[in-house]
Amino acid sequence: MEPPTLAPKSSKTGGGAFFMDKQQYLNNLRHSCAHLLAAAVTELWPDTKPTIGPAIENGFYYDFDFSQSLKRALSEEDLPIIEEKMRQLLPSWDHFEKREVSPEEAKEIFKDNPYKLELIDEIVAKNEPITLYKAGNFEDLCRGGHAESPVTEIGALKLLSIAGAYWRGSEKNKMLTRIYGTCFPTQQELDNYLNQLEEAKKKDHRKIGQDLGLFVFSDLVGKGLPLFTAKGATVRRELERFAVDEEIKRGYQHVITPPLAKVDLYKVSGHYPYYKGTMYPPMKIDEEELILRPMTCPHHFMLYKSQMRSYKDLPLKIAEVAQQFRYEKSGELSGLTRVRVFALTDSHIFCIPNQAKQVILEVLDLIDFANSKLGFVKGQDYRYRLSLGDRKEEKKYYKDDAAWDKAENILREVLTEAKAPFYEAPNEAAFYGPKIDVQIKNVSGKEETAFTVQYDFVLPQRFHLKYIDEDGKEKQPIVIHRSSIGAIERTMAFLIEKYGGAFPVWLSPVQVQIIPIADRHQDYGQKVLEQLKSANIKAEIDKRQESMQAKIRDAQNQKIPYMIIVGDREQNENKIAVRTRAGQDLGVSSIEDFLTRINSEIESKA
RNA sequence: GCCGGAGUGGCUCAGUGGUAGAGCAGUACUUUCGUAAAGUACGGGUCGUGGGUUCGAUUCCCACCUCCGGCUCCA
Repeated sequence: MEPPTLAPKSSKTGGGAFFMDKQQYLNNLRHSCAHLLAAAVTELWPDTKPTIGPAIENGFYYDFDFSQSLKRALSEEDLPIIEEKMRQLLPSWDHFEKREVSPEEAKEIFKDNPYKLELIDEIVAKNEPITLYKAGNFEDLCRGGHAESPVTEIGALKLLSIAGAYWRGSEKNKMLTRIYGTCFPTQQELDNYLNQLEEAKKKDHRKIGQDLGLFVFSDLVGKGLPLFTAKGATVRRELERFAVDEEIKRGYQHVITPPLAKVDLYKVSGHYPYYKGTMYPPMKIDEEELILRPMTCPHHFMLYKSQMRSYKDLPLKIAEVAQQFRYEKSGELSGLTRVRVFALTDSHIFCIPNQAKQVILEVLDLIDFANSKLGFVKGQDYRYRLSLGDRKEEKKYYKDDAAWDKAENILREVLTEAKAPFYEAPNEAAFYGPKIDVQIKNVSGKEETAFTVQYDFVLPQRFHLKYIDEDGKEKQPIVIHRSSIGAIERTMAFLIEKYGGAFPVWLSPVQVQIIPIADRHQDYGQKVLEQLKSANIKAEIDKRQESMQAKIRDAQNQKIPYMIIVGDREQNENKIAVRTRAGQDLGVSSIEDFLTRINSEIESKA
């Protein structure tokens, strides 16, 4: 897909020719299209209240209140009708006309639209001018940013879907009807984009997970609770082994703590009030109240406290592949990306405050190393987000402005020093401190937090964590919460989509499929199988009464990296014929040579 | 949780107010094959669950469950 290399020159600004960047050009085009959508909708159903309609990454949306105009819900079947209306109106949209009005005029114009009135009040409060833009017969409250000439520039448009969305994004507000759409300068570009969406669907981890038999869900077990098959569990186990082995190499102490605990533990930690909504309710047993743990921090703190710690012991890195339980709202669940039980490669690093920077640098190095082994490319597949607190949100964040400033600066410095590309996100921190999030893009370009590094100056206080310093006095450590490869389930989802199910050999649940050509080759195939298995290769043999071609096809569809074909020739020479899932015929070799090849591939995690 | 859409054999899907069909997969037999689908036959579904309307419901109505697209939230 090739967007226009240069945006058209402005001909009406009078300021001479200027060039916009491509994205800005598309944004203007799409924002214009959002106006067009609102025009079409209000023409079809006059009492509809338009609210806001911005351009977004790959298109635009507009939120409407249909409660006064449509006596039914808007449905997908209405989209072609609206689209048709948009196309009818477009020819009369040769330019946008801007005018500035007084608050009184604006309120008069939009007197029937409470949403616009609310926006007007906000603009007035900010002391900004109130501008209206008109194209065709439709005038809307808008701060600008349109195509010069919609009719000549919008070459192709499409409405994509309908969704609910809360007014101003707050679930306390009324739910509006959102219509998503996109537009491009040419039909070709629109078609390419739609194709891209189709391709992304094929790589969806939920589809591939089913096709390759990696995991399933069961209504009876419950939603958000994936069941991993032997194959899926194999992928998972390899990921866990990788994380644990690497962490142990880097000086982490791997521990095991129970997945449930007394509610009191979370009351002491202070998690309870913040996370109550996402915790499973307490189980009463005898005189105790237990909950399934939504996080591991306090368990690790108890291990820390189980003995006296010296400054010489710090930094102390306690790690665990820890199963955690969170009662996510049902509508938020999605495949392996959002589940209700997950295993986090979790760790808590107890350190002296002045060690924090070094500790975090080392954590970032671990994350970069792990990502490179998993195949995630920095800047392409993932980027860093510095998630900050908001001093004004006193309910959301622990109150200690000076500590927040200090912590945020440390994280910012570390990211700068590590030359890690990052952006800052206000109001995304944990309640106990700011954090660095590793944001990974999934196959449809949607970003999710994959791993995090959090700076915590609150919980050590709550738990009275101590160490004995050089001077013999008790002091308080700080804690760095971090995850190396995140929640195994979510990371698996990213990997499935990244590789489209064709995992690198080390992660493949079946690395080699042995294909005997005829029944008489099965014994020899079995011998080869046993040899591979005893060398720890994950191999299977296809003994079905199918043609070799059919077996190859099935192995190929299962994305098995290597197929070993054995027939008369191989049997007589005690060799194997190797084929890759890329369709490459590697010819005949000895089993030993093949083992050397595959083992080095597994070893290097290539 | 909220708004909208959907749920038919293991999978992909067709279909109807008169108790269901195809392809793939499975099983059996025939075939024994040289790098992406051999042939024949057979078995398999209380049409998501529970109510209701009806002489009769998979089909119409209601509730619930699950999934999908969003919103909110998040590892």
